[in-house]
Amino acid sequence: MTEKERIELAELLFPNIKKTREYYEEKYPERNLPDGAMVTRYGPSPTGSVHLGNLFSAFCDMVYAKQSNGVFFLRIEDTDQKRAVEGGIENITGVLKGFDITPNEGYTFGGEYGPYKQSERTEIYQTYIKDLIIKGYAYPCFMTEEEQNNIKEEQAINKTKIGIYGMYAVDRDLSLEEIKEKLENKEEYVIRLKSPGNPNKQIEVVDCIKGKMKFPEHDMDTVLLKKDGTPTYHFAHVIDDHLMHTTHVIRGDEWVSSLPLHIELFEILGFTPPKYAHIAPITIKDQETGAIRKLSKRKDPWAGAKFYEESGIPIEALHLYLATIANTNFEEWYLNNQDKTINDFTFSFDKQAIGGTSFDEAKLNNLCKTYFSRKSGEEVYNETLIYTEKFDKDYNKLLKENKDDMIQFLSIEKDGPRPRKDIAKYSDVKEEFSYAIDSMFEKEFYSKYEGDKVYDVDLITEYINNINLDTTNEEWFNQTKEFAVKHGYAEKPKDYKKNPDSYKGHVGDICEAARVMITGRTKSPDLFSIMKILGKDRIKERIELYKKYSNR
RNA sequence: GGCCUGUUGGUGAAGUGGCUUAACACACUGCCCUCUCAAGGCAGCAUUCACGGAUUCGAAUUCCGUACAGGCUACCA
Repeated sequence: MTEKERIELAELLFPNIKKTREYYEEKYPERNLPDGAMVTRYGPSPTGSVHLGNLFSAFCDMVYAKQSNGVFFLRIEDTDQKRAVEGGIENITGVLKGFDITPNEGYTFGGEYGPYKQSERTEIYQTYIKDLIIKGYAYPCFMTEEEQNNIKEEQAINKTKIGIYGMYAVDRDLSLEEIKEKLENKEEYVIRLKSPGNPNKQIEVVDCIKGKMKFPEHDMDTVLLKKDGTPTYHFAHVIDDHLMHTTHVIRGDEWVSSLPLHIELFEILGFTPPKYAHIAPITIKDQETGAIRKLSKRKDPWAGAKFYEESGIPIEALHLYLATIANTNFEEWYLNNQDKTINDFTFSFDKQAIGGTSFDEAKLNNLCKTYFSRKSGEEVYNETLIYTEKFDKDYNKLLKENKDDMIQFLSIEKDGPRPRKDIAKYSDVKEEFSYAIDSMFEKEFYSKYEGDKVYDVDLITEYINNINLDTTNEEWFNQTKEFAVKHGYAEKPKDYKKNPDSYKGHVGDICEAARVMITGRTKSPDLFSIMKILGKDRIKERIELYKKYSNR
């Protein structure tokens, strides 16, 4: 076909496209950003659900853009109407917001480079396709599904590469007359790339994470525009990321095999390609089969985004976990920098895992504990209030009624270099601090205490009457030891162990008895702190309660 | 079938030819500290980097094969 014929063809195919590529190039000029600023994007398709992998990639996008004073935008990739789910887009924006992953541009976030929804960009894609047809890099293909399947079957038998390329791309060299005829017969068509690639040549691509990769040049006549005039992912990606001036395409590594195509498209269109960073998928070892697989929402509760909110895992702790799988040196850094937050850490692609990252629930749990240990009692109180507001209204009410007490209890052993690490989620607070609220304690006391040991109520009553709570922890313990000795108990557990016949027990036994009566359990944070907060009157009430229980 | 990518302990991993008798963290086990728990301290946990060959004075690190895993091979993203 001559150029003149190609122009005629382009007009025939896209009579309504009046704008030119120059128009768009001018409309979306270079971004005015400081040196080194990264422009990243998250491009979900609105299939409704968001899972950890999506969240992870969006997290990376955000973090790299943020630390370089760049732009992180949200683009809805809804070129496939079949996959669209009602409310899917709202769900995505909702989840992002819930997880504190906020784009600073894009769909529902505004910006100069929109529209940020691919279904609203059809005219743009078609403008560039029209141009490609004129240049001879694209052509209409009228092959039916059946014809294509036949070719694939034949290729499978001959054990050659499967697809539409070279000699198999029969509509490549259709004459203008032939095309006109098919159009008049109302034959349906797609627009395919007329790939100039030579598969015997190698191309080398440098990925920010994976490093150098070699591929044969792309030579498939890949579909660019579908029958309905909408673009395929590949074409939309190239056009959008060029016009929106994305500098770094951060995406899942299921895309690496289409890299040669994307590079080829950028070249043909005369665009400079962005840098690519392909991130490893989050995997898990299947409990039943032992096989390594991708996270599955059906089998793994933690794959779905909702799980974290419902079970009370703090968003910030999840960010911490995402950061540790994003950059392998983050974990150690965070541990050694008690006073720093994620925002103080500089992420880099070469510290990003290359192979699949296995989801580690135990590590997440530990990270959550560390997170809570660094929060003050008041902060934990306030955050738990927000959580229970939504997921445990009854407890929320109790928390509000017992605010001052709760904050004091939550603050026990928080000072110093080794703060307690006993809660991992907001939902743990209720259980861990069951002894904190009197009205709840009564109920909990009976159901939770399962020991069969019966403690001496009179002894502990006397003990409580005798000690002074208005003192220091050290002084309190001295008093306790004195009391123990007076009643025939050893001052130190070791003494008792050496001569068990000489004593009734040791100081720890006194504490244990008091602890059970006061908290309803054999394990608790520092007993003295708890006693001090409760005060003698409430302690005595609890001893009465214990009496009732043990005589039952 | 073809084309890519990956494979270091129970887990996440550090490691870019000699400083590695393979870091660190999580998990687990034991001991210590201790009024219980949590935390913390110490110690243990891969004689070896999927396997086989090659290059080299020297390889977890380079090259070639094999196995396994994952991805792509759609008018899905």
